[in-house]
Amino acid sequence: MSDELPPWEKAREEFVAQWGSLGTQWGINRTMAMIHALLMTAPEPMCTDEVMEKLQISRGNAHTNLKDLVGWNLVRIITKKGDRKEYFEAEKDVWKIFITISKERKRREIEPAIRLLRDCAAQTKDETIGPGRDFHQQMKDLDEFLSFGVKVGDTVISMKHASALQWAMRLLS
Amino acid sequence: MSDELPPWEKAREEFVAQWGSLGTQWGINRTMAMIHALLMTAPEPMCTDEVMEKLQISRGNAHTNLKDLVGWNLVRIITKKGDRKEYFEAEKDVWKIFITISKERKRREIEPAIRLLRDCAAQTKDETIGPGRDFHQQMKDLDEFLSFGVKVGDTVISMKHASALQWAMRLLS
DNA sequence: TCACGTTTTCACTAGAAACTGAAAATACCG
DNA sequence: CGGTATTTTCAGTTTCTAGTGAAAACGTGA
Repeated sequence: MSDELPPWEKAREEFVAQWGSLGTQWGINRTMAMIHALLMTAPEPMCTDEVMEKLQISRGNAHTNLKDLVGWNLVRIITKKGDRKEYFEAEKDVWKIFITISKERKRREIEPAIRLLRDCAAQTKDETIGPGRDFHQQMKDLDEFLSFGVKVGDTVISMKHASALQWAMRLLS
Repeated sequence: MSDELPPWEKAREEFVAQWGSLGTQWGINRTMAMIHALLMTAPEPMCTDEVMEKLQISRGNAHTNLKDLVGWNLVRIITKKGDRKEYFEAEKDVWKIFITISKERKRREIEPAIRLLRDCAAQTKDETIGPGRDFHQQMKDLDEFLSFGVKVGDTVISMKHASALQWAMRLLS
């Protein structure tokens, strides 16, 4: 029924399936992770129907997850002239993927946490003794740590891959 | 019915609740995140019943999540002499929390990914042209990036807080 | 404007994950 | 031992998330 797969496609299918499982552990949904894996290893941009076909998923599912990936800036939409379908292409450069994910996670996960910590610290700034003071201090410690992490992160993601590499090498030596 | 809460407990309750929501975005379950928040801000170790009471959750739920937190090395069990209940105490030092979480995530999330990438690369090591070669290269790139990241991470988490801070400051300046 | 190819939405369903409460197991004490 | 305090397990239930498929909306070219 189906043609024989080239050998590398075999490995690719394993990669896609397993990356999907790994994704769930990261709190990313399986389909999104699989689509991302599929596109990262696609020789050419793919359209919705191709993705549906390869992963055996519904149009709605394919559509939503493709658009979510676009929202994460991990995938971009390509249009071909004389064809009104949308094609999707993933960023393949590892360093760029890393930067993109870091930025998004900072925005979605770290910054809200920092806001919460500052809010809680502010509410208890007058506590000067006992458990109230300890709580205040704990909020400040967490805030300081995360904020500092963000600063370091910002510096790293503003670097070119080569500079970051060089800097990291220095740490290791 | 209930006594007035000290003002700092008000902030604490907000912290616990919100940390729970944030946790879900991280892919951590709400209850676990809330218990962790509760214990991180607890003046004294707490027993299961206190946790149940504070968070209004069942014994089973409290129990499983407390034990999971112990499994993550974020919480330890304390026993008091003359009392056969178990009490739970969270690590409060931010740097130690960071190291603990980093180690666990490396083990649970990064290392399996690296194994997958190596496997897929190995399967395609003979591909020398076209899409097969590109796939192989992509696997190697991802592997190399993650492995390098692990190396850097290992170096950082082996540092004392002060040294890490000093090192990071140098980066920022 | 209509017809057609395509994208988007959404009510519904399936499946997974979290939670409950109570029974069973365990540990300790006299 | 027997009694009691505590922990652990787990079948059943609820809640949430992901996924489906078809209808609606959109957009373009004739």
